[in-house]
Amino acid sequence: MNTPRPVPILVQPPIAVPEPCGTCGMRSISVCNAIDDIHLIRLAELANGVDVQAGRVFITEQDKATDFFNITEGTVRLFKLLPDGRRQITGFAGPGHFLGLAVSANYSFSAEAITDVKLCRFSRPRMRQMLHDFPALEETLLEVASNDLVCAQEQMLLLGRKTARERLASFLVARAHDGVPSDMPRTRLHLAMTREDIADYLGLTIETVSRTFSKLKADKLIAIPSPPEIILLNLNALQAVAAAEK
Amino acid sequence: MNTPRPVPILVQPPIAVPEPCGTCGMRSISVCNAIDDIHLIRLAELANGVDVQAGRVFITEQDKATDFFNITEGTVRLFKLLPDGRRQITGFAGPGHFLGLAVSANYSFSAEAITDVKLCRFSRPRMRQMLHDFPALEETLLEVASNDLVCAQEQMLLLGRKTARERLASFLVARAHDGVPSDMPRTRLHLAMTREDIADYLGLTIETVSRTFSKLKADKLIAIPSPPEIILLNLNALQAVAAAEK
DNA sequence: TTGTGGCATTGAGCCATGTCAAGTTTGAGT
DNA sequence: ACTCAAACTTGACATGGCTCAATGCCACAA
Repeated sequence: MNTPRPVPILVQPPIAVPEPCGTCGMRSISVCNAIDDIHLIRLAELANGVDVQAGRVFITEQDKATDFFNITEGTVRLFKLLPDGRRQITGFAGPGHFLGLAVSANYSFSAEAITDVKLCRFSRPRMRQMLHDFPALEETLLEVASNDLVCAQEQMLLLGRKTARERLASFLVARAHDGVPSDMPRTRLHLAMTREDIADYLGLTIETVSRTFSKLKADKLIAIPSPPEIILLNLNALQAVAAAEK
Repeated sequence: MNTPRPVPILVQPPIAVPEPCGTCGMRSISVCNAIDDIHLIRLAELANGVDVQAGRVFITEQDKATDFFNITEGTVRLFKLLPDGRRQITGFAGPGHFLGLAVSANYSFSAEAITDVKLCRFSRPRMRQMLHDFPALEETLLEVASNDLVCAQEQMLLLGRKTARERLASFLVARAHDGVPSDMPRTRLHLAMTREDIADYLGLTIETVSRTFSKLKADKLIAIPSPPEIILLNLNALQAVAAAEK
């Protein structure tokens, strides 16, 4: 099932910050950054490193919400299903993303690894205690939740009111800015997700996604050397389309 | 880094809880409930009762986010606009709703009173201080944000994947459960919002909303004595349609 | 080299929803 | 009671995106 990382040692406390949190390269961009070095050992006790194979569902909607997750490597799709199989992807999550906020006792969405994924798992009850003891952590989580909420509202605008072309442009622009400084957007994308994922994220069908990519290509806004590679030839124009300007 | 818990007061606590928060009928269902009676005076100092006329926009997207709001009376629409006027309503907010969570320094949505509205306004910087001093308040806010997030994800599923009929059914079922104990859903609705609001909330046009209402009426799932009055004749069937069962 | 299976692309036709255009109902004001 | 404007409903038609189906493009295994 899961593969625990090295567990805190039994003898002398380590000189530096304890494993695994102390050396976690993702700490600087994750919620864990809210915790001081001196208290990091408490976090490390809670943290449970897990590897998830590509294609594995590790959060299932309606299941008891037992854990929080923090992604350290790979990409994940978050989604909801209708009984007949229609799927809405509510977001993609990469390194640094925090998952598992839920009001009720059960998860309200599913999560599936797109690539092989490494993540940190925290038991919810123990995490709650941490939140209680470290208001700064709670504050960070509130920021994360607020941020997710803003993204969700933006996505509602996209799903409710934008055309297929505008949706694709919005998607590409968002990917260009994802995880890089905002003044240095990417111009070459390696999409981890398939056309079907994109379709289910944008409320379209595979065919419409494919056709719309072809149109953007014909309009010289993008180039597709070979999927999943996409080059943004004119980011400004794409941004204009995404924002529905003109 | 981390914050001491609430500081004891300097003088004798007042006999009763101070105005206006002490007598606020909405306190029991709002975030303010996270604050003890004895500290409520600090909240009252921050709170600023405001009346907003129907039709008034009191939060404008992109404006500097100076305040938080807590609605005590009336109904509000929250929305985002595209440059050409296309509108997506991201939610309706009634008594007890908390508004203004934002990541950036600016609001990411607009808010407009549908009916005459009474609300409590809190300055953001001073509210931040309160959050710092009262972790319980921060916790409550995190719950609010998580809850909003769950709703937003549900709405993405609706906007991305549901048919017009399923959207309307979902909307009606949600209104039936809004603000009442979950085992006692309403069966008679007084909708505060117009067909246009409903359309902009569900990602449809007025005409489709109207036609779909008519079909639901023909199918004996609802009755419309006269808008904005709607009677839910068969809530179970509506729920089945909303969930896309069968 | 030749399958084989998973994606992705493209075409043809259709349909749910949008658009445009009348009408109808409602309610507030006089 | 009448008027007017705003909200709602309904019909006829248009269309963007969906469905169904064929084809193309790899990577990989035998």
